[in-house]
Amino acid sequence: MTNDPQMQRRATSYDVARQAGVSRSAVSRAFTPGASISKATRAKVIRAADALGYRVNHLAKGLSNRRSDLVGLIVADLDNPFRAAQIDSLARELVANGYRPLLFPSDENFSTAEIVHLLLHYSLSGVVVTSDAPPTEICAECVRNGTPLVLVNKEVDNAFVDRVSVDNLRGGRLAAEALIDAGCKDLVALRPSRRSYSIESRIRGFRDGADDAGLEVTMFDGDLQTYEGGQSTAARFIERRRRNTGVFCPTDYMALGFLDALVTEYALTVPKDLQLIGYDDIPQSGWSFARLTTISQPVDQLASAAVSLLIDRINNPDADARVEVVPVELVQRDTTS
Amino acid sequence: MTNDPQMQRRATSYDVARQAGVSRSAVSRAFTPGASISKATRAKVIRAADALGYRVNHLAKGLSNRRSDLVGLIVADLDNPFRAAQIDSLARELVANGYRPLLFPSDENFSTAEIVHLLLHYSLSGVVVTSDAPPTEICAECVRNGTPLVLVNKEVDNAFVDRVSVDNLRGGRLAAEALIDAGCKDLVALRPSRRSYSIESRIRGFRDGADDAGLEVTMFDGDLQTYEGGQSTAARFIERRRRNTGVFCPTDYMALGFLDALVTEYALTVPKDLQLIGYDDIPQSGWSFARLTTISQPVDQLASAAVSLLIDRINNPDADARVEVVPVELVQRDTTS
DNA sequence: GTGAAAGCGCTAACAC
DNA sequence: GTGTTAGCGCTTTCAC
Repeated sequence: MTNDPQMQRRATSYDVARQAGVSRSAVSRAFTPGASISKATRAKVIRAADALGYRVNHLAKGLSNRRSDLVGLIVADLDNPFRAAQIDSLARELVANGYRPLLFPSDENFSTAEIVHLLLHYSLSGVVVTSDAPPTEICAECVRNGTPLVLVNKEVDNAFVDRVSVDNLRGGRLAAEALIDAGCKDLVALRPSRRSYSIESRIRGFRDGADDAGLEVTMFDGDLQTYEGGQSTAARFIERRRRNTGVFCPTDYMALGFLDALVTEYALTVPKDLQLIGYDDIPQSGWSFARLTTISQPVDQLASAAVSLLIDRINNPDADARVEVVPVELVQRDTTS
Repeated sequence: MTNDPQMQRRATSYDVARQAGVSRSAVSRAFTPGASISKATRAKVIRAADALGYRVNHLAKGLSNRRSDLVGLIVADLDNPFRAAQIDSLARELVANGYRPLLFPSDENFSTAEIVHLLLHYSLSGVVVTSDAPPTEICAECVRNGTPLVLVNKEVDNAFVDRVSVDNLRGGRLAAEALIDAGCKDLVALRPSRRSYSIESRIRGFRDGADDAGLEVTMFDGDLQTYEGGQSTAARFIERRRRNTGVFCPTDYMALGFLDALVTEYALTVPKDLQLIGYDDIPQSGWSFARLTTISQPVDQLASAAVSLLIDRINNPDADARVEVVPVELVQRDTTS
């Protein structure tokens, strides 16, 4: 019973082994489910460990096992409630599967590429990217490094990386059909200034749907993909008054700003003066002031698909890359009739 | 130039040393800013490292240094935009200071206490808690374990733990003063069912403010501290019609549900029929439909204070615990006159 | 300035 | 079942 007054150090497996009168391997085995160790020894070890306040150091364990349970989680635009929900869901799913999410917000000053670079120093089990798709070279770097990488909702042409995505094309098409069913003859798609592959796909789907009904789609250049962007777009849009207009906005966050400005500041009545449909189904879209019709993305399904893709990749590093597509659904509310 | 076809392993400092014709220590020094190494050697090492795609393994480095740069970040209610902003800010601040945030969402099934327990296995540099305050024993466990702990916006009676908090008392008082200035004679405070120390403080501050003006405060039991909770509270509140009523709701998230229901479903006019003030200043409070007067918490200041508290603790483990209080501010919008 | 050697805390063969 | 030995990848005295 060494009792140094200075002894601040955490107890190690060595300390426990001494205390319990066994070897360090015994200690290790005591904490490894399914290891071959007698009940008696395990009990002795556990007792000593408790007394010493010992807990296995997972980082050291990882070093020894050549595998950490850390997963990088790269995210942008956390102010968008959709991203917040997505991160929440991903983090939970990772934790539920024994992984520890390392959160990295990306932005203009700190690009996804730089972050991936950083992360490669941590011998991670994997990386999940929900922000901008990293450039091809970065993806290649991960592969070269042997770090599993999963892209969420990023359709890039890096055919060699796993990704999971919502069915954007179909979502866009659903939006078009909903507006057409509601009697719209004049179809408009808002195109935010900062685009992405998934925004483009949604719009493409929308056009496809319109095409099939023999309708044209007018493109209207929107501003930022945020509430404020929606608002300022509305200010410009207001000049363009037509009858039976149906607007598709590829992000709820932006759609809400658009709607709010239209109703509150320009006194339009929705769906009478104009019909509107969004995408994402963020919580705010269900709020009374909005009741926005939208296309819902199943955030939880997206997350669990992403994590299972990651796990598969970890277990089978050399398998071919897969693309998982999760379904979307129309949520009919009051901005369409 | 060993060229095993199977060689999937990441290059180690050993490989680099061999390649560069130096020792492993030289490699280590080459990557340690300010280490004593000649320019020539460093150059040789860097070249070899680049060729091999070598990157120092920070986890191993941490093991050797007995310090990881990992910080646990425990958060609840990420659906509340305030929490999302808080996490975003904290994560950025941590990363900016060279730490890596390990994100753990807490909820009913996975309590803050359990998570702290989990985290203690990772020899973290520290833990930041923004969810419920962990029980005293857990805090004590951290201290015993030598893991720095910072509580954000949690005023608990654990005098021995560092914490940073917004000036809730003053915020509540500001709210009362604003309503009184706006002519309210009938003051009401909504008290959400799931309370917390900081909610209580806000309400206490509100009462103090009312007291000073010689006014009573009527307590109204609210439902959940969410948008939906606010909505359902409104449904019950609607029966209680008085003149010149001013309502204080200690969370914007809830206040917005309350307001939205009042206006959209019960056709009240704000601030004519009733004045309302919230707390947090989440982005949605500035949206046109709401224009909610509120008390703003400086999220970034909160985050940087938390991180600097953490860093101080890391550098000086035996210092006395500190409490940092950041100021609040009234944001006057359209729900008060 | 540089290398040898010991060690961070743990696990995984391998013998017994 | 259990202990011994040899690492995991890195840093850091300590001599030179």
